[in-house]
Amino acid sequence: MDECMLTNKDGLTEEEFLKNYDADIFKRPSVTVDMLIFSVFDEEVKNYRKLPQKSLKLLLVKRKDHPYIKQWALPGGFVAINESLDEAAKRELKSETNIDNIYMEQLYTWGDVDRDPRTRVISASYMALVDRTLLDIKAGDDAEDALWFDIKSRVIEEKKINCEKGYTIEKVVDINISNKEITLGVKVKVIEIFEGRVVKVERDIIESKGIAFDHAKIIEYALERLKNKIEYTDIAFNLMPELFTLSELQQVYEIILDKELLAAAFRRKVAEMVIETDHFTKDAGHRPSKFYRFNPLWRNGKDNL
Amino acid sequence: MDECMLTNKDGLTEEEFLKNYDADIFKRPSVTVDMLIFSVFDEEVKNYRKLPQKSLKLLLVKRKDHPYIKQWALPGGFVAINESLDEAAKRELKSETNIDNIYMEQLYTWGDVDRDPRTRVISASYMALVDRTLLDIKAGDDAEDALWFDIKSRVIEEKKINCEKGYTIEKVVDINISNKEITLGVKVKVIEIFEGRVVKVERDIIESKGIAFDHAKIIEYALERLKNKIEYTDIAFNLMPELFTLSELQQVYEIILDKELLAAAFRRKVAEMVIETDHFTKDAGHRPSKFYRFNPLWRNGKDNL
DNA sequence: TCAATAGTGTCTATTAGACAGTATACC
DNA sequence: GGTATACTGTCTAATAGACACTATTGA
Repeated sequence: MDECMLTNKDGLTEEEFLKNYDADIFKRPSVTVDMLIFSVFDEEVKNYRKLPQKSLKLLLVKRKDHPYIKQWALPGGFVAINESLDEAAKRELKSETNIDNIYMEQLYTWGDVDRDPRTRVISASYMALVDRTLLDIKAGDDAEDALWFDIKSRVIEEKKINCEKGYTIEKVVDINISNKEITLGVKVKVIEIFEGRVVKVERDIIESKGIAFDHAKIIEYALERLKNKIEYTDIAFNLMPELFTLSELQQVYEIILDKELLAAAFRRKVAEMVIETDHFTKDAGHRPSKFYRFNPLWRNGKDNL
Repeated sequence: MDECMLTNKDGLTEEEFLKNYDADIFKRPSVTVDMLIFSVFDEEVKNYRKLPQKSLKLLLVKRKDHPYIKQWALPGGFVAINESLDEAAKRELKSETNIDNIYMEQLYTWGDVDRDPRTRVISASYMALVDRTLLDIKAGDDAEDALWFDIKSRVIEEKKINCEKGYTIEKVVDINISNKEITLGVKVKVIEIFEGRVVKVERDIIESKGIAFDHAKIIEYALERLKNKIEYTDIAFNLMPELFTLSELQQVYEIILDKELLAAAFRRKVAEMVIETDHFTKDAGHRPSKFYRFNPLWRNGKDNL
């Protein structure tokens, strides 16, 4: 029997059912996407011998309307009724950076009831990583309303509370978001509850100076994910230009992981992921460094194929 | 200046703006949660000496109405306008299993335009892991419309396609979903595209006999996540009863990872996560096995505290 | 006694951390 | 020459895989 001929308790076939379906019996939330667009820039150097320091950047836009007018928010917007979540995310990415086809992944979907004072908004967050050399100079530079901010997170407080069923770890994460003129301050309390086997994580915003909505939470979450994933995937290469030195690559790992790495071990770790070239840095004031490129085939050893 | 006194381009304060805000200028999608509720049951034994085999179970509900009437779907439902995503997921979990406070995590949010023939539906999927001994016998057993299915996935085809920019790996994953009476068949093609540095993953349903909507995709995704997370977290313990033997624990790892493990290495790996007790299995037809319980403090070595 | 599982000891291969030591440009 | 970075060699500690070996029960 053809399955579309099945009838339901009201005796309707699927075709009849769909014709009569009232999509508005439930009040619907709005759905948005929020983009976390990260890149890495070089800082200026004072000492001709020193390497330029790298810094992790996040793109934020200044809100022109209520709510949170004149505060800074993650770029994003409403998902249209006829586009998929991924399409909406790609559209936002393109409109902010003018680049297609860069690394992007869905992070988490934020669904608290009172996230937005206008109306109920559920927001899917996506993280994108961009090589600075692909960036249109225009994007976020002359446009007053979209700017790249330095971003640095640090755990400033950490405590453990034992109770009968298990224990709880509370961390206060301070995130410094700044550029030459503007400094935004964010503190997020991350509470991990271990009750027997059940683990829950909660995030509460303690301070959110200049950051709109609950975006402080989302930024904290994204930084944690980035830290995790850089350890066991190759996503860091999405932040690198076509040619890079291993020292530069190491610097990118270091600013994201927020700790110093030993060069010997680092080089061993990334050896298979890169291909050496014949090019070297020059005018460096010290020994030149070999340029490498990403080896797209490095996973071959890991695959079953 | 108080920030709520700022005015926008129309000269409105935040209060005035919110009063006039029309939440319906954009057509809104519906939002649902879909629950992947996993558990592990013992199979029956024929040989008195043999240990009962474990099998991974997934709870599915039979659809009573169009669309996909009489097919099997993940339990779930619409998110009410005044409840958060997590609350909706907990509510569904409670209504299906009658248990609170079990392990639950958000997996992924599915946002394709044509996921549901009725209307645009975006669905956040959550995975929950339940110890069988906590399960109400009622839930999913006498209720004809909610049943536990054995679930087993296997890669039945794997190929690699090289192109100039990189390569693509296509896997066909066959998922067998069955119980004593019913066998549902699912095949999902997972396409991983490596183009330079950019990685994309696509999932296409090749076959979905008896499974409603795009739930075949979601199930495949969840099984992969479960496989990954069991290796580097302690989520497996959420599937274990209060007291268990290390052999049982190993079996659970084996059915989820779908490969055999060596006892010596496995015991080393979990040694810190368990606490031994004075109790032993009996009437086993072979050497008795010590019971262990979960050690909620095992992470202490790993924490900074 | 023996079938089947429980549990341990140890050898090996691999990997990450530590750190000393060598190399090489430019001012 | 001196400074700052580039790069390598090797010792060590920690960990995972392999596998042989011993232990213990009920029928």
